[in-house]
Amino acid sequence: MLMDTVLQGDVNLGSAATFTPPMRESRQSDAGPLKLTGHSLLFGRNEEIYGEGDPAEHLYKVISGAVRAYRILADGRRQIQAFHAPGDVFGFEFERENTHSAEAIVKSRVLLVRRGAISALAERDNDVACQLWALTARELRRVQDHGMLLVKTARERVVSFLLEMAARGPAGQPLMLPMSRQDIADYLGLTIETVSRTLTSLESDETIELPNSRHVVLRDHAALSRLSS
Amino acid sequence: MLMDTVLQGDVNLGSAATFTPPMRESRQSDAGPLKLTGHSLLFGRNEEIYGEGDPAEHLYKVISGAVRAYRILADGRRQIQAFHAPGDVFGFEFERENTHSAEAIVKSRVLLVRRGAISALAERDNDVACQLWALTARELRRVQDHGMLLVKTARERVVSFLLEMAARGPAGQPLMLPMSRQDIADYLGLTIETVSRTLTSLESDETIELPNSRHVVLRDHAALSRLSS
DNA sequence: CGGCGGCTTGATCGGTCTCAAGTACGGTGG
DNA sequence: CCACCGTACTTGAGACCGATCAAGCCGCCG
Repeated sequence: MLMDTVLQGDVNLGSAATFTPPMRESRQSDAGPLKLTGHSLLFGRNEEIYGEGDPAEHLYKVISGAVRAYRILADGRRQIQAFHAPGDVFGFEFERENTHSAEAIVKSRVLLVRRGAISALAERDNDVACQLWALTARELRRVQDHGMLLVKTARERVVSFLLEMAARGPAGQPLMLPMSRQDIADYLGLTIETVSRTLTSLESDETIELPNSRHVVLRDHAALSRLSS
Repeated sequence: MLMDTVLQGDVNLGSAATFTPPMRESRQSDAGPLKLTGHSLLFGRNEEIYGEGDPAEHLYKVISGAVRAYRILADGRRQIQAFHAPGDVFGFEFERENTHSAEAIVKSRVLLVRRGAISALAERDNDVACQLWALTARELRRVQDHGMLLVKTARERVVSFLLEMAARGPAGQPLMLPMSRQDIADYLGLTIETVSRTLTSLESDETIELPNSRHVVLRDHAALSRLSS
């Protein structure tokens, strides 16, 4: 698909791709010559990729590593809106300025694509416009799901988070969490202590195992599904 | 703009319209002949417009009245994701089936547009595809803002809700709330009692006035802005 | 006037936060 | 290899906010 070419690699539209009729199977014909691939940059641990209020000039794609997107409330509270894994496209912004910030959680390679280039392409090529629509729709769905998390109990939120992370990586093997407890807490709208206590409690239930603080083994999937609400 | 014609009336893209280059000023040329306007239906108070799991066949626009969009968790808890006012387009769904339900809060007239017709149009006309993108992006922004609400204190949530509702209607005059306390509670992730108590408390602070349960006068905007976070 | 649904108010309970120590881990230098 | 340090994580005790349970009240409509 054209979009894939634009962003150098597969974008994995998931089920979003199944809806829109306009998404015909690969129409590479006019994709080759355009060569709109951006350049990739390496960001260190906790390095800012873009800040709230900056002019929104790019679309981003995680090549490797992990990224957090967040907003800071007036009194300093931080709300993490998303964790992005390799393959994820992020930085959808339809204001002139970013409405949130993004940072590398660990050393990460990120592809930057100029917004202007994409818009120009979308104007010309219908498939691109539809891909952008589909990607945005996918993000919308993700944010809606995240909103559902925030009305649950602490235990439900933590379990939902574990299942969400597990669904991304390969099944079976220990789940590796690149982010800190503070990151998890700010993603779930809890405190670091509550996250920690809840994980410990799940371990003593023998629902999960915690070989160390950054790894989790999901032992009882049935129980987890039940606990996620 | 073409999209406007499709949805019979203005869509009010707001600031979203300012970003995308593809959105040229009105290009009505090929809009006239297509005549893809849907038909409008009247829904009674609490009547379902569509349900979670139904095939997603339409896009909707509120002509008059008010609509709530929500999901029900496994144990019966209801999370209201959005209140839609006249002029709002809703029902963005990119799965084959609806991921949430929608009901009329009060007697409402809603325009239904067949999804297939829109997709066909988007495939042919670039402006339409970009409009769909912009509308989806706008909804994304709204849902992100709603997510921010859910990590605040009860008082902050209620105040934010009032300011959000006030921003829609005409300024100055009393704010009319079509939805029940239960609806507000489920939108804010609180209980009906907490919403009620918080409103009463704001009234005794002389920050708002409550002439009756469905009307609110915002008396001290400065205090409200301060309290909203 | 009676009844019912929606809203308010009160009393108590409990989950999560807050504040405060303690502990494990990774890195650095001796 | 070990001692030391700083950072991140865990654990504990107590306070507090919002939920829960339970009456009452108001407004609307028969």
